Parts: sequence; C-alpha cells; structure tokens
Amino acid sequence: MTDKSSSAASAPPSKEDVVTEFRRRSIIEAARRVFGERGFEQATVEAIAEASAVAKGTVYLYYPSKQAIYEATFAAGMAELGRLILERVEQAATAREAIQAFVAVRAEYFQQHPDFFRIYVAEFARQVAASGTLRGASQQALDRQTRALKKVIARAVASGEIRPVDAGAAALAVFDMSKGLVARHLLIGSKASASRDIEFLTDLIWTGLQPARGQKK
Amino acid sequence: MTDKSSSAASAPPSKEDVVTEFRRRSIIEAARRVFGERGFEQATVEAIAEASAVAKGTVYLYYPSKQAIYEATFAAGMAELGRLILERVEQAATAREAIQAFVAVRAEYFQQHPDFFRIYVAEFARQVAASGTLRGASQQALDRQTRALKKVIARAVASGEIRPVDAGAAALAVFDMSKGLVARHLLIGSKASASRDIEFLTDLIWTGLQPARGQKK
Amino acid sequence: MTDKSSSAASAPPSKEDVVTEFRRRSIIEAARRVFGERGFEQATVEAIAEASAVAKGTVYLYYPSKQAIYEATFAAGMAELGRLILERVEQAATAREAIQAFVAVRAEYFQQHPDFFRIYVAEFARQVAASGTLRGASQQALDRQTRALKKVIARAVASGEIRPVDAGAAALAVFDMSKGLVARHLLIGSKASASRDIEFLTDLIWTGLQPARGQKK
Amino acid sequence: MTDKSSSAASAPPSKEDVVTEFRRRSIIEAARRVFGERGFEQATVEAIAEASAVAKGTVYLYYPSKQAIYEATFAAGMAELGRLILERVEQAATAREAIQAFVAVRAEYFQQHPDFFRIYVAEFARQVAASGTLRGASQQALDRQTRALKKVIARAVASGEIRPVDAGAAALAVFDMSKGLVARHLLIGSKASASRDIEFLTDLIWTGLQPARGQKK
DNA sequence: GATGAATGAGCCTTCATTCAT
DNA sequence: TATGAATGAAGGCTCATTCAT
Repeated sequence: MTDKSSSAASAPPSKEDVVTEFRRRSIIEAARRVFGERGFEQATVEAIAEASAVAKGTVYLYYPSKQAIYEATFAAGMAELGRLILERVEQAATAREAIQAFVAVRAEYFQQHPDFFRIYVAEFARQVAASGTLRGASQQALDRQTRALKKVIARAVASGEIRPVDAGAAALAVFDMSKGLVARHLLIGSKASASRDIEFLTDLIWTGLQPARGQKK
Repeated sequence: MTDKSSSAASAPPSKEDVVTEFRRRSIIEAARRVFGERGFEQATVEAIAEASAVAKGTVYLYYPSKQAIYEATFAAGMAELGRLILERVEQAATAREAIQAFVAVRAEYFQQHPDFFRIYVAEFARQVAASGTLRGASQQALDRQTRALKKVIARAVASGEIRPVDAGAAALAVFDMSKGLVARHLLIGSKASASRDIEFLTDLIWTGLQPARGQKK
Repeated sequence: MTDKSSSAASAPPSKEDVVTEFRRRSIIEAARRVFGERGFEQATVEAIAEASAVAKGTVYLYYPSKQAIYEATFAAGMAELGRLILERVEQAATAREAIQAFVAVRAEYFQQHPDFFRIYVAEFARQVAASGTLRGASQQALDRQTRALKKVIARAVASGEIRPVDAGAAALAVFDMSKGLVARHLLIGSKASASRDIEFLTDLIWTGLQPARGQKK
Repeated sequence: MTDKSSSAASAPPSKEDVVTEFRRRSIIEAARRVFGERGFEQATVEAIAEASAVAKGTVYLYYPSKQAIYEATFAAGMAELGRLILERVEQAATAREAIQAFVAVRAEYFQQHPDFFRIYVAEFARQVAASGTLRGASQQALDRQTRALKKVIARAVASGEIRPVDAGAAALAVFDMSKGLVARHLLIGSKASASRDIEFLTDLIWTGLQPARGQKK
C-alpha cells in the first residue's frame, strides 16, 4: 500500500517517516526559538507546541520530555555548526586562513541563529554550574569543533610556520575569543563591524603565533 | 536610644544600620552559595534563607524579590572583582605585567569563588538571552573591568611599545580568553596548570601585540 | 459464502458477525489482564489495544469507551462464573453439598482467574463508593449467583433438614465468606490449603444451620 | 515567650503544635470525605484542600503527597476502629457476646463513617491488586483487629464452650461476614435491619461453633 | 523587626477520545 | 474496517510572595 519500490539498500523512507521527520524538525526549530528567547526554565512546552503549530500532547509523541527537546535542540545546532566549521577549516589553504575561517564561520552561524547562540551560552553556563558532573555529550561536541582548529595549528607548528605553542591551548584561546565576539555583537547589535572584528582577532592571534624575532619574555 | 551624636554629614552608622548591613551581607553570601550551586531558577528563597540562618520572610525585609537578591549578589561580586583588578593592573610596572595581572587576578578570584563564577557565567548567558533588553548594571560592571586594561593598552600603543591596535578590542579579547581559561579550569578541575595557562595567554597576547617586523597579513 | 442455512429464526451469523464477535472477545480477554493487573484507573486503553493486538482506534470500534470495556469485561466474567455456580449447585445431591459446591466453585474460578478476581473486588469497591447510584447490572449478576444457593437453603429449611433461617441472609453469609477466603489466598498465595479452607467454611456454615438441639438464643 | 510551665515530662504542646494538629486532623477529615466519595484516583488534592478550607499548597505543608494523605486517612480510621473493637470485645462477658460485639462495633463504625468504609473497601481491593507486593501497614492493621476476636475464640475452644476449630479461620470468617453485612447496608441503604442482621450472623456463627451433637460430616 | 504558615498561580506530563487516511 | 497521529483537558506538586502574630 505504501510505496516500497526503492533501489537503495538503506532506507526506503515511508510517508510516515517523512512526516515524523518533518515534525521532529519543526519542533526543534520551534524549541530553538522558545528556548533561545526564554531559557530552559522559563520556556514552556506549551509555547514550543504553539510555535510549532501542534497541540501540547503532540510534542510528547516526538520527544519524551522537555529536557529531551532541549538536548535535541542543542545537539542539532552543535552538529550543524560543527559540520560547517569542519568544512571551512579544511578548505582553508593556509593556517592563517584556517584560523580566520574558524572565527568567521562561528560568528556567521551564531549571527544567523541568535536563538541558538543563546542556547549555546546557556548550556555552557549550565555545564559550569553542573561542574564536574556529566558534561558528556555537549563537551564532546565542543571538543569536535576545536579539534579541527587544533590540528591546523599543530601542523603549522610542525612546519615552522608558527612558533612552538601548545596547539590545544591556542585553539581554545581562539575559541573563547570568537565566542566573546559573537556575544558582544548580539548584545550590542552592531552587525556592521563583524568582519572587522574577525579580521582583528585573526590578526592578533596570528601575530601572537609568529616565531619570535629576538627577545622573548 | 540610638546615638545621634554625629558630626559628619554623611552617615553616622546607627546600630540598626549595622544590623541591616550585617543581614544584607549575610544574605548575599548565602545567595552566592545557593545561586552558584543551583543556578537562578533552581535556587529557592527558602534555601537562601536557611543558608543565611534567617526565616524566609526576613529575607524579604532586606530584598524585595528573588531577582533583587540575585542582582545584588552579582553586583557585590563584580564590585569586589573590579576593585581587585583595578588595584593590580594599576600597580603593574609595564604593559605586559598589566595584562598578566589582569588575567591572573581574574583567574585567582574566580578560582577562589567558584560559586560566583557560576553566577557570573549564568548572568552572562542571561544577558545574551535578554538581548538588547536591560543590560544596564551588569554591562557597566563589565565595562569598568576592561576599562583599566584598555587604558594600559592604549598607553602602550601611544608609547610605541606595542603596535597600533584597537585598545578596546584587544582588552576584550584578553577578557574573553581569561574567562574561557577559568571556565575550563573549573570544569576540568586541573588547578595545577593555572599559572602556566596564565603565562601562555599573556605571552600569546603580548606577542600578538608586538610591532610588526616586516610582512604582515 | 457464509452459511445461511440456519433453521432458527434468531441469527444466521454472517462472517462480519463472527469477526466482530472474535474481536470483542479478544478485547475483553486483553482487558481482563490489563484491568486485573493495574486496576481501572491505571489501565490504559493503549495497553488493552496492545494486549489484544489491535490499534487503539480499533478498540473504539467495538466499545464506545474505556468504561464500557470495563463493564463488558466484568459482565463476561460474572456471566461465566454464574453459569458455573448454577451448574454445580444444581448438580449437588444434598444441601450440604450444594453449599460446599458454591464455595468451591467460586474459589476455583477466582483461583484460575486472579485477574478477574481483582476486577471483581475493585468493582465491588466501586459499587460501594458509588453508593446508591448505578448498581444496576453488576448487582443483578451478584443476585443471580446467590439466588441458586438461596433456593437450595430455602428448600432445606422447608424439608426441615436445617433450622428455619432467612435463606437469603444465609446465602449472603456464605457468599461473603467465600469471597474473603479467595482474597486471602490470592494475597498470601497459600494455594495448598484451599480445599481445607473450603471444607472448614462448609462445616462451619452447615453446623450453624443445624436445627437447634435444646437451648437457642 | 510561649508558656513552658508544664509539669508533665512528655510534651508541653505549644500553640504551633496545636494548630498543626488541628490542620492535620482537618485535612484527614476532608480527605476521608473526598476519597470516600470519589476513590483515590478520582479524588483531587484541590478538592481535599477545598473541603478542609485551605489552599492547595497548604495541604502540602502537612502531607508530602496525595498518597501520603491517603495513607494517613486510612491509618487514622483503622486505628480508631481498632481501638473500638478492642474495647468492646474485651468488655464482653462471654464468647458469644464477644462475637456479637465484634460484628456490631464494625457495623456501627462503618455505618457512622460510610466514607471511611468506602476507603476501607477500596484499600482492600487495592491490596488484592497489588497482590503479593507490599501489604505492610494495612495488613497489620487488619491483623490487629482480628487478633482480639481470635483470642476470644481460642479461649472458648480451650474451655470447651465451643468445638475445637481453627480460631484464626473462624475469626476471619466472622470478619468477612461483617464486612459483607456493612457493604450491603451501605449499598442498599436499609439501616433498619442492621441489628437483626447482626443478630443473625452472631447466631449463625455461634451455632456453627457449637460442639457437635452426634453425627458430623 | 522577625517569623513561617498560608496562598495560588503555573507547568510538565498522561491519556481517553477523535478522525483523516 | 483498521489505524495511530493528534488533541487538549486535567491534576499533582513547587515555590515566590504575603501577612498575621
């Protein structure tokens, strides 16, 4: 009765699958808005349901709890961002470009998805609050993002292009600065200077990573 | 009954004032612990009252709402931290030392007050979430902290000690990195390498601020 | 296609009727398990549907509500039990045997259908709770069961075999005791002594019904 | 500040204690009505709160959960009933009177507290449903009630006043019959014949317990 | 001032029932 | 006829805030 004529071995997506996928995505998108605007605690499942144009009970057909919606929302955003970072960083021709790409892609993504940025920051805060407890999934997501940058830096160190620094620590520094950059832009709303700030950061870091001339510390 | 024999125009602290001050301080300290451990939403006024050894109703004699307690708690910590930063940055003999002092004093303060750090991060997230709304008080507090650093950098730029960069942007970069540093230490718990990380950051930034040799971007 | 060769005027069961009957029976059986295990309120229509291997919506094609399923389930069990009681009590040669049969058949039936016993007891409680409200169907079912016993006792009274007691009241007493007996066995799980208890009860009642010797009340 | 002038070593009940006790009692009484009328599941905490003229939240100051209210309500009734049974059974001069007292006191108590009787029956059903699980507290309460009767019967057996029967089993039989008696009265509402029924039961049992004349089974 | 009992609004979650396919 | 996705009412419980003592 449902079409089964599929040549691919993997998955002949039935109509139900499509609907289900549509709903899940729609709920996640609504949740992104609601969680982004109100934070986890202030967000209500009712609001998420409304925002995705379904009844409250329907939400629970797709996610078992408010917490689960939140996690799925966070994970979805992180996965997308991670994919973009990987893509752009790997495409970069030079180490400098890779750093710039890293900062830029994060800035762009968060600029385009301010709701998600709020979730992202809140989740970060939550992690700090839970201090030493779980940290599992979201920590891994962060790790995956910096890993690409770290690899680039390590390679540049090896090639002598930049001075011998701890690649991980340097990557994290870039990471932190790009986060601050986005936060400030979202807070203040000055979208104009985004590219200038990106360039500034890249330059600051790149210069900071240059091989020493003569005197050092 | 209370002493009224005061010559100064400002404030002859009566016994009531002293008690009031004591209570307010005690509540703030309790709130720091409670908010730090549970976050704003999960924290209960009851818990704060218990932690400061007064009845719930008493808390409301000193602060009009849970929100107000939170704000006062945040403000108190920020004020203290700001004082320390100013002190240490101004004492620094050189620009490099000032930067290092900035990073170090923040790292130390947050390390000593992890509860406050959690509040600090959460408040940051909250600001981002409220995006464009209030931002008033807490933003000012942050400004005050970076201002000292910015001044130092601006002076170093003027003296030619470092290359001509946007002092404000540079200060914020240092600010962001130091925040990330503390967060990671609290999350992972590796207290040992704090000084090494501080030194790394200082070095990275300082190098990044050096006058260009020949080639640049 | 379906056999229409029926001489009786009543019902030539069409294929639809058969399927319908099958479904209804299957749902009732599933409901007996589910209601028995969880009680009315905790039981879900979903669980009943699953247990009878149909979709939730299908259940509503055969019964208009959860309440209706419950009632049908109760009625079905009561009807079956009633049939058994009638059969065995009428077969009994003597009044004593009739009493024993009454107790025994109830004990056996409930022992074999513990799920139904739970429904039975719950329904009893529900009746008491609804006090004076419905009472219709289930009360009649109970009446029918005791009626057989009552008739036997009345006859024995008439024949002088036992002393002149209120046959209805005596029947109810037997009824109550047998219920308690089963309940205790199900609660405690001591299946071994069932026959001993039955014998004890029969003896107690039988003796209690003996014509007075000399002194009475 | 509060009066501490109490000579008794045990407990100088402060005003708070009195208020607390009053509230707890008032909630229990309201709960008895509500649970009695609707059953556990259909009863709402809101309704209990209303019935005891407090706000919903207040109920939770005195009992941690709906379940806890229920248990306390049941326990309170059982304790009171148990006390009455003990009292009356012990006062009885003869075994026959003790049996009669047992039946009568239960009938009276339940007649006076029909709401509690509904809870009592429902709890019984619930026990059967939970079959083999906990059974703790409420089972003990029942045990305590039959124990008094059992003792009387055992003594009568020992003195040869009645024939040698299993005292426990006989007590339970009386127990079951008295429960059925009450249930029927509540269901049908015929209050008039209560004493007649009590007398009938007592007579039936008493006769049933008489030493055998000649022939037995 | 200090207390803590009382309040009641608010929210997550479940599930009987409906209905489009 | 059979399905199961969608609905939305309902209720237990928490907790910020108030207020009588």
